[in-house]
Amino acid sequence: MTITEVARRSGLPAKTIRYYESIGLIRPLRRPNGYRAFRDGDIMKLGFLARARSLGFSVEDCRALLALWEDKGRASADVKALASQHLARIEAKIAELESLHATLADLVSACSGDHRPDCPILAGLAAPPAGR
Amino acid sequence: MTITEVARRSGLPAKTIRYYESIGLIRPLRRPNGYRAFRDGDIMKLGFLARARSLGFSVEDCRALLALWEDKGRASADVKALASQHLARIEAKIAELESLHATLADLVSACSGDHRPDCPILAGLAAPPAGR
DNA sequence: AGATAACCTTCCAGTAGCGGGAAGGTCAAG
DNA sequence: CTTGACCTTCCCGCTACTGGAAGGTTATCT
Repeated sequence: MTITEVARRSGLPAKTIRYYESIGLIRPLRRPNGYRAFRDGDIMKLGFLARARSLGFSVEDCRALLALWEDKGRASADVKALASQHLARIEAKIAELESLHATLADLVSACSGDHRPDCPILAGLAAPPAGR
Repeated sequence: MTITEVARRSGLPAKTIRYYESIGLIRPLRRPNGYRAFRDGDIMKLGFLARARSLGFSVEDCRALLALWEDKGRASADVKALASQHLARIEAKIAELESLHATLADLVSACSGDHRPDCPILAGLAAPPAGR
């Protein structure tokens, strides 16, 4: 199985697959000519990585998740702990973005958006954040 | 005004202030000994930058906003356009994170999180995203 | 005068997670 | 035997800084 074929199947760019090998997430075999030879197990891992990454896990979290996946003696508590921490980070990020959104939406709605220079958005940025 | 003093007033680390100078956002004067000499205008700009960055604007957006702020002949429409685009990016990001959150929360709540190896989280990552 | 500490300077390297592109080897088809 | 489509490694670039090394300047203390 060549890298292009694996890229098509896993949905990951070939560049990303090479990168994952370079940081030790996968270890595909090599053909005599130096080309990578992927086995089914590699493809499963790459699919796992693609899905974990698409859920926003960091590459290091993915490494840990992959190790747990391979470890038949794992405790599901360890997986849940990783996922819960990530969930908490997502919640914090959403809260942060919603706060930005509220402030910015106020400023935008207050701006007439015409040819004149007066602008509440710039005024808001120019002034120290007043109590509200 | 030394950089440490400006850092204290603007809330930005000295490192960041040097970085902003290096990319041309500010141009503080220099004393004969080579030390930066900040004027009130520099401090205002840095405060502006700190607030714009804290609202999540990219540094390049900040450069454009700063230019508009300095341009007394600006059209507020230009400012509003920048801010609206940023608002849209924030909304898209929130939607993306909420989608991740929903999926991940489902998986986490389905996991018993004990000493046993069975884990719906890993199962969800191992399997292709089923239709739902 | 000398020492010490607290400033200041520049420059280099590293972070996350790749993407772009150069330079070069390999292989199947025509 | 050449073309073209693969494959390889390697290095730079991206964002927005942060840390740290190496070294100059200034004020204070003895």
